[in-house]
Amino acid sequence: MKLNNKCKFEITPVPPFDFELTVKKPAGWTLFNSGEIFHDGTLWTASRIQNRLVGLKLRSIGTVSKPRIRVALFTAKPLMNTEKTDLKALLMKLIGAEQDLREFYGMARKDKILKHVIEDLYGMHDTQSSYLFNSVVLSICLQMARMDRSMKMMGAITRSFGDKVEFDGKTIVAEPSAEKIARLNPRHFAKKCNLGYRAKYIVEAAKKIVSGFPDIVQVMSMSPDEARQKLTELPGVGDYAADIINPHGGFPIDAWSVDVFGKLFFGKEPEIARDAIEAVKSEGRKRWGKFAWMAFFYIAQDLRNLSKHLGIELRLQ
DNA sequence: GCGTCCAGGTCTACC
DNA sequence: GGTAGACCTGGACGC
Repeated sequence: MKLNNKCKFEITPVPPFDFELTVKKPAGWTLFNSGEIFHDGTLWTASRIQNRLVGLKLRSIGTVSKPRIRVALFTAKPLMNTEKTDLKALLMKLIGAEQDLREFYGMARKDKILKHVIEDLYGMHDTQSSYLFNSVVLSICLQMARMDRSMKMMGAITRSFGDKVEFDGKTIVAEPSAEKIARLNPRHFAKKCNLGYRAKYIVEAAKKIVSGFPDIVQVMSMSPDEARQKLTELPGVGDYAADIINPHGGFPIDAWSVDVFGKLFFGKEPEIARDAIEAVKSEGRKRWGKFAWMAFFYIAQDLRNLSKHLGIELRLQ
């Protein structure tokens, strides 16, 4: 699909805002799409925003202390002025431009673990997925598989069922729509993308989303607990997956992160990882309260440096 | 090579 | 309500 209609605007995020750290996270987390391109300070990405396929070109024209981002937004059909205004407002939320880090940093400076990560990653904002279904697919693919296999499954789904978009001289494959996946036969889907039992969860979740499940904007407007509760109504989404999808942020402790946080909190990895998950989650919430997600997010992006700062070996993702 | 084990969880049938 | 056991697949490991 060619996205030939272009509109331009600027965003002024709340400082400090490090553009590169925010749109291209050190641990390899992308902004919206696994196929996005980052080159020479510019990001080209594509996604579904408010059920519309859009191409985006984002470029920093400011600094960490005085941030400004120039945005070019590409669509198949011309946008009305109200649509442009709505998309700009939503994009600001999605890239974390309105997020004020001062309170988190104030708490983190007094914490013996977090003081290191906020220094290493000063100005990194938390971003949100633009399309709920994409987060659901990710959270289900992460279950019961090592990271490399999860990435292979995600890649196969996007390659086989994603939508190719062309804009600004770039071609990017956007994640598949829930509508397309809802029509698939789970057995064929599983075989094509090596998904195993996860295929039926993804297809059933897609059906539920298509039939009127709240979209990402509606989930963002809910309270954190309400959002979490709602998300677990999706097939294949339990406590862990809901913590990953929840735009309010959870504390998604799994068989990998329980080792990392077990070592940070108690000085050693738990003997039986799955049995220690609840204890580690509880300790994280007790220490960091409403900032538990931000703490998780910063630590996950800075494991290599944190290992050096603290003189302990932390398992990388 | 071949067999076995188990992993960034969730669901369901039992009790 | 709580708790085993099943669920796909592929890489690591021992032989």
